[in-house]
Amino acid sequence: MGTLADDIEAYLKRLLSEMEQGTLDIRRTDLADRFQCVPSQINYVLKTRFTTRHGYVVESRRGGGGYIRIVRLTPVGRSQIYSWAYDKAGRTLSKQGTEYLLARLEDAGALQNRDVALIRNVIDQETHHLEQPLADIVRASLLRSLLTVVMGS
Amino acid sequence: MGTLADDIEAYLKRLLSEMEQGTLDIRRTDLADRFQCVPSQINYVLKTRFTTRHGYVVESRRGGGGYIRIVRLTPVGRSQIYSWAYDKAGRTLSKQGTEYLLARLEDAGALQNRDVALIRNVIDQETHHLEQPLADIVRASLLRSLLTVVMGS
DNA sequence: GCAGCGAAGGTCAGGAAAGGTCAAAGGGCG
DNA sequence: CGCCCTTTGACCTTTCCTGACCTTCGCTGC
Repeated sequence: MGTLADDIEAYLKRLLSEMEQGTLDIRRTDLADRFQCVPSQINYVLKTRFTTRHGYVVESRRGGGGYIRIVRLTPVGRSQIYSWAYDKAGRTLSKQGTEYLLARLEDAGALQNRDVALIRNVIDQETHHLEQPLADIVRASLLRSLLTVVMGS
Repeated sequence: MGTLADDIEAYLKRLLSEMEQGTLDIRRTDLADRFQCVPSQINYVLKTRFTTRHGYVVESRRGGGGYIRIVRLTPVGRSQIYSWAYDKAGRTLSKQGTEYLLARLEDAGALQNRDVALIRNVIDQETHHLEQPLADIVRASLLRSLLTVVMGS
């Protein structure tokens, strides 16, 4: 027995799977209409089940001719290791912590050696001039972002 | 799905791309006529889609023999767009500045639409909870890093 | 020369058509 | 009961499109 949110999620994922290019354009009102619910319910589903964390990107436009576009980043459920690393990064991350995560990701085959090197370089360049508390915060932010983009392309 | 404004925009860009020298002269009335709309709709399109921020300059003249001229600013070449954007990002970058850079990168064919969406999302997610001065710094850092990784993969 | 007319284009405010936000109410489950 | 996830509705912001009214320019007749 699923909730309404589950049904909408499943419906969207089915539509998405039928789309080549993994991109779906849809109108919020139509969707709400089909499921006989208030439009904001759609936003709830998007916010809880279609985040970058889950491997999706959502864009939208308001006004006349407005729409909601859902883009799937990875065809099959993205690797567990990604979610794990994403969570592990947290809000603040030391240099050693970063090395540890990158090593695990490479071990798991989620990242190639060159990607690891690239990421390490970039993070270093962006943080080496920062003081302690801020550096760790920026590092976490960077790692989360870089992982999302690298694994999503 | 496009709105009328989208259609007019596309039409103008197509005409523009056919012009050598990237300059297009056209009459407002003719355009309005072709798209069956009021003339001021044309001004709306020009004001929302052909600003200098979008890489265009618009001049016009009123009165008899009046016209509207759209000039496409010479785009940054694809080979240099990356370092151009990297420099432009600088150490601090506003939300608008980010949009501008992403639009230029997409125009130049350096980034696909989905990459732009992804990057925009990630940057948003990582900065929306930050205060003004810090948000701009982190944004610049993130954009530089993401560009490096995306173009380096 | 210049006043006046007609033919451009410009501005602005308002209404309509989307989608977004947020907080409160509802509902299961330990 | 208390907590977390879901659902709803009231209210907000953005975008598009139109129409009324304004400004600028060339031309023509005096």
